[in-house]
Amino acid sequence: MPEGHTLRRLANDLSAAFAGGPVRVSSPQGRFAADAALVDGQPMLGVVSSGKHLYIEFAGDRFIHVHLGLIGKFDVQDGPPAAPVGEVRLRLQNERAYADLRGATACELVTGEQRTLVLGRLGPDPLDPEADPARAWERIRRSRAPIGALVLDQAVFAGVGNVYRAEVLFRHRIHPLRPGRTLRVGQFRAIWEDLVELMHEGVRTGRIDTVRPEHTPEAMGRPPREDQHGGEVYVYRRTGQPCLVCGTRVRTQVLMGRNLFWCPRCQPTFRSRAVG
DNA sequence: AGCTCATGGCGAG
DNA sequence: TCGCCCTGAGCTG
Repeated sequence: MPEGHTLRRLANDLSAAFAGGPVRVSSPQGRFAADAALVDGQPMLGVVSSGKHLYIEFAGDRFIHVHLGLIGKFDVQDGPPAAPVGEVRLRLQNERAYADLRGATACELVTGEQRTLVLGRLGPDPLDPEADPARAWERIRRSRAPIGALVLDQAVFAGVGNVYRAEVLFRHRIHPLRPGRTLRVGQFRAIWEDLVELMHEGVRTGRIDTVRPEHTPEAMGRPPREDQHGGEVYVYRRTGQPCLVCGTRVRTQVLMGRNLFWCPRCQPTFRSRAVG
């Protein structure tokens, strides 16, 4: 779940439910209890996401910094709170709604200065209208690292996760192991613009759909798929299954501890393209 | 009951 | 590059 679009939706939902009024802040599980007490009952000023980070602002230069990591969840629900289920590290509640945080990598009370420090390490976020993609290009054009590693690097693109990485490289027919410096600027621009569009759609729909209408199983005259993980995707977690475009088996490889997925035919290597 | 895996990131070596 | 942290779901026995 948690790539940049998820955090942006969360910021919107939390803001709609709680911002502008006093909020009860607690830690049923206990780990955040001491910090929760410091903002409990205070007015929430706003909620902002940047990349995969979420900041809930209270008066007095206090921010709750949340990072969901791989497995974190933050559920926002209407109505009176139910008894906490499982390890609820943070609960927000007012008279209309409540929100439970579980499994997050980070849940901490920080100052605006600490927040600025974290945000300063992030690359441009495709969901940020003010973002400057040239910063990402400067990194990519001079790097020998695989483009697959660069796209996932939060200092290059903030908010892109493993699903968007696999899918955007497929959509632009770029092999994930190609060195960043072998990309042309036109390819980079196309990737950036595509991420902007895909991630905004993710914010609207709450899922990651990347398959173009002409490539849906129906349009291609194939049987409907049953191997989905929430959204319609080309290669993410489709190892060994036929590519939606050419039918070649999707490949996978672990790179820096994360699974890469690509179609060897639609995404030829730089070398084979240069030779062939 | 115990294992494995997951859309992430950190620090040690 | 590895191991570890966070939690829960979906297996296997």
